[in-house]
Amino acid sequence: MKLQQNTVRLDPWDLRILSEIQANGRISKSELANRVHLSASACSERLRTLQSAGIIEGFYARLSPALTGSVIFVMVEVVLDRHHLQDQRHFETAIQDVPEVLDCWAIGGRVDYLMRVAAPSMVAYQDFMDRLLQTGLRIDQYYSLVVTKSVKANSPIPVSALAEQ
Amino acid sequence: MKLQQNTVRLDPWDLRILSEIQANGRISKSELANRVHLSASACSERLRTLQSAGIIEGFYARLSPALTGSVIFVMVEVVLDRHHLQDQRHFETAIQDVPEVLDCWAIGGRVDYLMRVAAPSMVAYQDFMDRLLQTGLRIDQYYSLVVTKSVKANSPIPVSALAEQ
DNA sequence: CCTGAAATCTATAGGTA
DNA sequence: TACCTATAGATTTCAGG
Repeated sequence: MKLQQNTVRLDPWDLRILSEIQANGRISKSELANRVHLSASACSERLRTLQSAGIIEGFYARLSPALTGSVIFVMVEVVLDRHHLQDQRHFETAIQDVPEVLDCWAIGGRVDYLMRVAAPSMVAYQDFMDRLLQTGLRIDQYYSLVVTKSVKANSPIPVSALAEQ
Repeated sequence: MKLQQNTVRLDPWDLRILSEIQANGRISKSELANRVHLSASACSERLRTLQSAGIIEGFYARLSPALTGSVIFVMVEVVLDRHHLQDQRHFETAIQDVPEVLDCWAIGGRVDYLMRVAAPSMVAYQDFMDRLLQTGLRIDQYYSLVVTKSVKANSPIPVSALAEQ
């Protein structure tokens, strides 16, 4: 892996590491080294570099969507009332500190943002949105799409898509 | 943690473990034990139980959405042409083996499914959808919402939502 | 990039409440 | 049953090539 003026060049070894660790985040470094055919130390070093370069943002456990059945997910489409840059920045910054918002994507077109929200119940969800509307985020409209089933969750990004053209 | 006829009761220790590991999937077990105030062996045992009970589905690395800039994400709303149970099952099963589809949620209302799709380019994306339409999945309509920015990604589910009522 | 040894972590066995 | 401590074995880190 080479770092050159903020641009990262990922070589085939890096891609193999990413691909592996993306699907199997807690294997030991020695096992990872075996799978990508590197020594433990070299592999460990690359892993550290990939992390500090921000290519690997972090590691997490995925919990069962069912869990104890006590969590519901709602996809929320959000339209802001103005599209000023500072309003977007404000919204995007504020949303970071709202734990109920698990994901948020900016989207061109019909709506401005799509968010995935977790709540203990429908009542709690509605409560949450009511509160969110009063926080000066300039939300004009929102549409709630209740998730009835998590069909597929956070599958790894295919390595082919990671490779440089 | 008690397992009783397929129902899992999570005690405060389990919740602390889940909360920690959800945000920090690769800390050592001894460090995890410190943080939740358990001995390494007890903590390790609980972790194993949480995994084999399916509460923890797995561990993953989260990669930077920017990466090398060579991946685009598209949210795709899908409407099936019939709502027969077997068509839904077919769609949901088939989608599991399509690597481009990273997430898929079933949604009540305007559309049937919402999927997050990764592709190396817009051309590749359109290609992918054209192929998907020809696979007999009975897709009637689809709407593409191109993600212009990943504002927040896979934030941990708040522990309060995990706790039993 | 590799090897090899010191430091750290994990799994297991045995003991207590 | 669920926790603890102790320890042997595995893993990780780091110095040197």
